[in-house]
Amino acid sequence: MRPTVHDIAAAAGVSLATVDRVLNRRPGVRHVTREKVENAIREIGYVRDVAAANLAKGRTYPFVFILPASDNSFMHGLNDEVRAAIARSSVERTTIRTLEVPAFDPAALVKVLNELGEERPAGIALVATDAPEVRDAVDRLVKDGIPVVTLVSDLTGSQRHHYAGVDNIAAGRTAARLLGRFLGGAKGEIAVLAGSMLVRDHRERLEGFAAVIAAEFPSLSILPVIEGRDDPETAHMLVADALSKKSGIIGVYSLGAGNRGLIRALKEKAVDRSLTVVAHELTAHTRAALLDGTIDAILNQDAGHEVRSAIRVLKAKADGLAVIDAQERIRLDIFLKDNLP
Amino acid sequence: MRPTVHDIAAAAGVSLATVDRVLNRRPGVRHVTREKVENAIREIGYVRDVAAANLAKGRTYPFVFILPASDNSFMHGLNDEVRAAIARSSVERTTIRTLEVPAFDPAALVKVLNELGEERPAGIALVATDAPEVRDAVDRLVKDGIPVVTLVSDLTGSQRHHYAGVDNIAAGRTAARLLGRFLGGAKGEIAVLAGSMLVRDHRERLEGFAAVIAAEFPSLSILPVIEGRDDPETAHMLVADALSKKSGIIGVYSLGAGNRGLIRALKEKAVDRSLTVVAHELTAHTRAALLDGTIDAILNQDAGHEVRSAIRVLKAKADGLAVIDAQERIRLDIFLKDNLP
DNA sequence: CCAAATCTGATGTACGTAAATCAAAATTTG
DNA sequence: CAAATTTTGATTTACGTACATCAGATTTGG
Repeated sequence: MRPTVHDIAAAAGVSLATVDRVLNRRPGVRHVTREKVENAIREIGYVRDVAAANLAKGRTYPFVFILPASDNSFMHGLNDEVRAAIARSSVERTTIRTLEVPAFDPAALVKVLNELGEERPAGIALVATDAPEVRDAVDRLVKDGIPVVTLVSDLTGSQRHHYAGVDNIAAGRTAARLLGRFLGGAKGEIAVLAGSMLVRDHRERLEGFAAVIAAEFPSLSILPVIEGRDDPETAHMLVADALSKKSGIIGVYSLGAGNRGLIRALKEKAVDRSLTVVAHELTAHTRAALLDGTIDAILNQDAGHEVRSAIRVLKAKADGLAVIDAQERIRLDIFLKDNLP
Repeated sequence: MRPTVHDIAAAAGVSLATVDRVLNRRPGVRHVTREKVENAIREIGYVRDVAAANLAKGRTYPFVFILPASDNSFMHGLNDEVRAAIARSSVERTTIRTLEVPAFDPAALVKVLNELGEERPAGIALVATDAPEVRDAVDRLVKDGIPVVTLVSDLTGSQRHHYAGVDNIAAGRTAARLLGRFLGGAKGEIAVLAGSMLVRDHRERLEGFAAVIAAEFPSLSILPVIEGRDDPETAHMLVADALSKKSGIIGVYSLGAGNRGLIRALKEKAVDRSLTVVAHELTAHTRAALLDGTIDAILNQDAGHEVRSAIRVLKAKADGLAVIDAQERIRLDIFLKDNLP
């Protein structure tokens, strides 16, 4: 049987009330007594029964999710997953609120973060725009003792407690190797479609991609990055234009969102050419394109996993508990037409 | 606030004791009264607070994991993960026991399963050997109300509550496409190394693999399957032999365990040849081989996820609760040298 | 219609922890 | 050394559920 507060009291030779004062950092305990209790806790290996504690406290975890107001399938999916988590909130003792902020807008994000500093929720998850002022705002929250996790895109050099997202450098490198191997030594140009170089995940994907292409596939050259702002219309226009002008393109890497536009451009301009295409994010559109052969591979991050992981980590941090690292590592999913879920 | 038993009592116009009798299927409630209570439960959307219930019951979940006594890295890893789960047992209110049975031995498995029928644990997870007598034994347990999940390898046609493992047909298909695309239209033979055609996961992988090769990569032909019994020594001998005799081999698909032997054979016999190799299960050996270029891609199932998922599902089934399906789908991991964890 | 059987209500205890109150003991201060 | 202050102990209630007991009410069978 696992030890209880009573066992601590017996082991330390103090009363239950004192144990409670130590456990819950209440005042009125002499230093020596506190140490006696803490030693006893360590020796008998007491671990607070979180379920019982939450029951007694009537605790709920008020969490806030800050999401960018982007009109693309991936962000819609992320939104859906947060909503699904909200639907489970009574069972999970969470109270989740979502806040929408303009995409790629550090100032707006900072404003929201500062307001949350006053409100003091039990935890904050945010899709970070990678800027120094955002990092500073996050660091202030962390210093104030509010658990913060970044979601999907991380924040350079910040003190955030956790990042619930994939390793984007590895994602870019993987995309490069898939494209390179699928092209099997052919010579030509690769078009790269990104959302914005202002978000860290896109920058990192490009970095990893370029590194592997340069080092291991010298017959391939990367064209200047097309920035589609994760917007299908913009992406369509820019990609269609590139395909018309450059006849040397034999491969495409789409590392952002807004793939609807890309796919349309490919179907219009490249029916005759056999392009090899690797794209990010599994959506209804990319799934269809993978199945019909327009796209050859999709790299994906599971938004549901990311949201659930963020919640688990926020809870653990709020309770000062450890997390199972392997469980919280968000994996890069690689989908070919054969292993679609 | 979520509704409690008191709210049910008030809504149904009965006493707490009666609500309790209905909720816990205790006798002594007239049919009409029971219906009144059940309607109230439905109307106010009551969900039992499992944490409080377990606290009151002092409940722990006695689970049994049945694992094959195989000496390969994958099964060792699976064992480690079960042990890690055992280490968490006090926190998770589980009491997990593992039983080792000889691999590929339906009779031994049936014997153990029948004994467990007497013992009536709160749940059983097993790596199934796919045989009718095993299926019957499992079905008996299920009929007796004991939650059963298959782990890693499924059981054809059985009533098991859940399968915590990957879709092996999809895995085989994916392997075929990777191999086919990486070979880029070259003509030649593919060697296939399996453990045993007696386990369903291996059969299914082969089936998926063969289907895609036949349909989409006609320039490749599959050699008769080599059965290495998931044993490194056997695998080494058989593969080395095949590589010596067949000069037309340009690719290898290793769909079972025992890859240590395969890798050794490749390093001895194929230094001069540029074979394309796809293998299953990420272990220390396959990881090193992927990094040094001996293997081109590894398909993996995360044993930790499988074990944790099995436990979550068993708990849910024991409590008669629903599971989050998306969370319990075990994904096929594809590793290139760039996205290793 | 009455006794027996069945059903229902009222109540209390328990699980492990949180939180509060009040009394008692120990320590510090003047 | 006494008074003031701090520390500690003892006790109670609560969270939501499980489970047991006993009394009272209702239904059923003869």
